[in-house]
Amino acid sequence: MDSSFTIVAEPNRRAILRLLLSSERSVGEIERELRLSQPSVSKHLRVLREAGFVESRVEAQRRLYRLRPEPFAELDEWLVPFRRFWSKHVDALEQHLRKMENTPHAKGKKRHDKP
Amino acid sequence: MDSSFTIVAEPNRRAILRLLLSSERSVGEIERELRLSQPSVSKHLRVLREAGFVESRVEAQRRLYRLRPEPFAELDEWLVPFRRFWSKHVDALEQHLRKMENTPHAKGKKRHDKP
DNA sequence: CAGGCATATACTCATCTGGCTATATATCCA
DNA sequence: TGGATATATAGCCAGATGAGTATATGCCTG
Repeated sequence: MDSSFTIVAEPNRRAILRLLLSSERSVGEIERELRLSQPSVSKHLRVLREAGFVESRVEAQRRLYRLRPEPFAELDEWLVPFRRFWSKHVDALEQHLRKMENTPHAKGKKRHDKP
Repeated sequence: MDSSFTIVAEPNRRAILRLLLSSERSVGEIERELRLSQPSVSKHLRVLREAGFVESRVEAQRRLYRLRPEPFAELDEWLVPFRRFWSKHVDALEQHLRKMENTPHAKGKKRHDKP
């Protein structure tokens, strides 16, 4: 079983996921919107389904695919410790900008809720 | 140039990144902690460096590698729209759990620790 | 300068993966 | 029922990639 990162490493799969973000779609719709061959779309969808990123329901001859949340949460969890790390840098940058704002003459400060 | 997702798709690279989270390290330290061959570590570090995940400084004959924040932020940004999506589900789950907690027959468990 | 660490690179090999073509399966409709 | 539509799967191939071995490069110390 592959990591969720392996799954989203593929650009076309990420494109499919972005599409499904707005609404569920059939294979043919994805095929046309992304200009991929039908077998290619089906194969990617299989990978995405087996990894839990999508699920499908049957409507006549079509299969409508939609997102599932779990794997995204897993990706996010991996990022958590790193987020602590890079947010320090973001804060430092913000503080720097704020300081520059304040140097000539004081300006309004707005607080960003960060730990 | 590869997507940041491609870079972190590799398990050993993720392991290296996790190591660097606590402190900068030399190639040799990574080699020993992860039990990888030295060329393998160097190669992964090259990929990580070229993708902006790490940078190095020279200390005598060693090179100390440390994290850089930008690519992580990029990964995070990609997740943003999906986060909106899955948090709905998390909310639904939490609400469901809360309801079960309040049910008379249910035992009021609040722990989610691993055994 | 020699010799030794520490790290980078070159090269080879095996594996994996995505795309393509062809075909199978399934459902609808006339 | 048969043909059309929609999707899945199989098989093949080319390119990418990670591991391993061997070697090159760089720096430090005696």
